[in-house]
Amino acid sequence: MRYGKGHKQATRERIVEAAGRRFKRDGIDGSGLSALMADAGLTNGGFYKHFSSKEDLVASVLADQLRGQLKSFDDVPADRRGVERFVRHYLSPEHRDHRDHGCPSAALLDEIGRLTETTKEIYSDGLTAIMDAIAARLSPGQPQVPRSATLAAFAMMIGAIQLSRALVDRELGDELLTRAVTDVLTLLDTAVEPGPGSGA
Amino acid sequence: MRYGKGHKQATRERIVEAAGRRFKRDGIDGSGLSALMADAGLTNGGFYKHFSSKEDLVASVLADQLRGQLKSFDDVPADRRGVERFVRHYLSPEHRDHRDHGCPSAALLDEIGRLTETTKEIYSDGLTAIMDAIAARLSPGQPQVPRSATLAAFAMMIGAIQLSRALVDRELGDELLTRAVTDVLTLLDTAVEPGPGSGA
DNA sequence: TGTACATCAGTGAACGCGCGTTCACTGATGTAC
DNA sequence: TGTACATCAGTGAACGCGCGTTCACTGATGTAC
Repeated sequence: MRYGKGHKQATRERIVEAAGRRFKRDGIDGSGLSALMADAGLTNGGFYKHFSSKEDLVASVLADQLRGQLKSFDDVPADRRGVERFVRHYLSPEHRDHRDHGCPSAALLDEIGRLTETTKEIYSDGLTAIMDAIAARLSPGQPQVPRSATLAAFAMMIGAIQLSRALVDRELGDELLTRAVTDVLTLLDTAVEPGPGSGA
Repeated sequence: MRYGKGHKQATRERIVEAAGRRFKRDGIDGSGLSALMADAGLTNGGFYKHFSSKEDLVASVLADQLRGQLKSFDDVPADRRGVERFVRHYLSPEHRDHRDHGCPSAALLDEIGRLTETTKEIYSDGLTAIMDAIAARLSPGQPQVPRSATLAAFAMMIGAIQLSRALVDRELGDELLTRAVTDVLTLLDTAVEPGPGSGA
């Protein structure tokens, strides 16, 4: 072979990472394969040595992005404080302003909803793993916080980042992010220990 | 003139409505002008008699869609009950399953964040009007519910619909929608009348 | 140890296609006289 | 009232371009002997 044995795998990873950045910046439909191969320092023709189609790449990128997001919990305490750090970091102006290094769900979610069932399955699996990681950190014992509760909280986080990117009034966008931090943390805490208003 | 005087305006509205449906179904980048003119019963060449560019159409579509969403409050009581009806209708499986007749924000929000500042301004204005309509119905007197509060609630609604469209497990998607109804209504009620835990 | 060959990751031109946009043209109507 | 003309919404072919994909080729390396 022309290159050492780890070479092809390393190139593939380089393509997947470059594609992740470009997809999140310009959208999936908005990103051409030639441009994204150039980002990875390659020419367009080599693409099909690594992927069977663009949709195949999209699936690999989503899996990789969600794996990365899951791993970000390793840098943070494995308890409620870690979740709060994650939420505050997620709902920050820095995250809003750097979509190419940000959350794939915030950047791409409505496009993901239009992908094939097979690709959506890969997204679902990756997202579920993250929801479970959050739930485990919120309530170390049983009963586990239900997935619908962490999903609803994450829905607000995604929507808040997307809205803050679409609003031209940056001050209003900042206020929304601040408000969302409070609301998300309230909802997550309530989900762990239902308040007196609930039927618990 | 070849046609009566209201004709051109009527055709334009037909294009805007057809484009609204198609954008929400296939995305903005994913919708070709020829296809969307055919949806309106026209051929591609006539497009530039009505719009100066695709981006011009996008701006008109967003304004039209948000105007329509604002008008939907006319069909509903002008108080908290009306807001609750709106929330429950929004977070329904029917809305999730019919993106082409649904909320433009849920269908297009991450793409909107990538549009030009001019177009985002039109989106911002339309969205703000809807937020104000919700706030006015929640608290008929002063003090007004802050925009950040209605935006945060709407963020959850948007995120929940987008997530439920991306998840392959429909049961989990339904649970998320149900959970989101409760959470959104709780947050909105809390925003009107801050509970004893708040500094009010 | 030295030479001949097979491998295959990556190149870059080319494929057909649909994109956004332009343009010469059509033809039913309103207007002028 | 009847005829000649101007208007302009809509047609449909064409523009250059970039898309996703294919393919013949390159050339440095590992392997066979």
